[in-house]
Amino acid sequence: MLELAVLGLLHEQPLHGYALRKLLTQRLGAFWRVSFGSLYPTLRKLERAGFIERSRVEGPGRRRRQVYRITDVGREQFMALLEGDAESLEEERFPLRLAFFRHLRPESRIRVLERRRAELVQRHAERSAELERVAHDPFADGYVVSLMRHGVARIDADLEWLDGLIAAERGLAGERDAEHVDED
Amino acid sequence: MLELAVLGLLHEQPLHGYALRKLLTQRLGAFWRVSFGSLYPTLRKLERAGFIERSRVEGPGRRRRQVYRITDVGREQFMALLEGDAESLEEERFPLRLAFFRHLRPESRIRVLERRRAELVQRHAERSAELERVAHDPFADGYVVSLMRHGVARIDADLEWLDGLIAAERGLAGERDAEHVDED
DNA sequence: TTCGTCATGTAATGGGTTACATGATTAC
DNA sequence: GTAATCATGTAACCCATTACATGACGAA
Repeated sequence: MLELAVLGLLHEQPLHGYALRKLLTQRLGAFWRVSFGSLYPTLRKLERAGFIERSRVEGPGRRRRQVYRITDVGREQFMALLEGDAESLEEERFPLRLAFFRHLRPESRIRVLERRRAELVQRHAERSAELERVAHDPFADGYVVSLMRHGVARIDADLEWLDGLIAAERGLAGERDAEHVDED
Repeated sequence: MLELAVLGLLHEQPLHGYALRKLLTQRLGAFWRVSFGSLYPTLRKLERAGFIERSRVEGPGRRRRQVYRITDVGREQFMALLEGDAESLEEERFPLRLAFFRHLRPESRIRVLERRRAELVQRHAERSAELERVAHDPFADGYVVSLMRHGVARIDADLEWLDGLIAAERGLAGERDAEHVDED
């Protein structure tokens, strides 16, 4: 989780911890927030693992800032995490993946999107079936029904959004194919 | 989290672990799922704390089922957790609260809903400001923008839903007041 | 000079998960 | 008789959080 996020940002530029958290909150704040209590230990861990390097930089004025940059091994690890098949926690990890999607190869992108879509479709079926059952029960609790209905609606919205992403991605793929045809 | 969920279900009827998980998945499956690995230890913990009681029941045919029922102390604890002010993890805890909302006093309900609303409004402001910034940046990553836009849309939908709940709740309160007027 | 933000860190704890083990019961 | 589901449980781990401590810097 944090590992992917940190490697992803450092993949783009060297940063220190505080800035890392700020950027993360900006990009993913609606889905996820990180605390310093987990960020700093994670940076140490990644450094020990050789995925990132530290270089103390005393900026003019500012105090001891620990600036980290990603290593080659780190880049490999990042790509592996980004693609990572059949992972759990997909619910929380998916937005994170998307935030670094541009670093993924186009084929992988579609695969990740389709995998996520299948998950949502399945969950949608389960939840609507359950909702159907409960909604027709005259003794059912109104709050629970409302909660379930909202849950299904959220999955609907997620699916619609996903479909947009997939269509756009296929559009790009189509353009690339067209270019190849031109080259023939 | 789990503690509130378990006490909430046992508040309604005695249950064994396996059934507990099933019910929980039915009601909250779109927002949350529990594993047995956390459920069973939690039951033990609650038993030791005196919030629930175990009564081995060998149903005809079925094997050792550990049926639990809530105690009076447990009911008190449940109400305290359900109301719980200024708590963190509200993001995940809110759907859980709503699932047991009917057990809450009407005044508390409105307070909980309004508290949640204030949170969402604040987050919405933060996220849309950030989106605004990024959306006008020609160098911004399309995936990130899409992600942020979807994040804001989700908060919008949550707010709309919440407002419906609050309106309904005020409607109920209004009816109660009207009744009081009639009684005068 | 005091407040807000920048900046890093640790200790204790929370609240779960996965994987594994075991075994009974039911339906085909 | 065998597969699916019911049913309970443990051990090892994961990934974070909160609370706290420290301290520099810039702006009012």
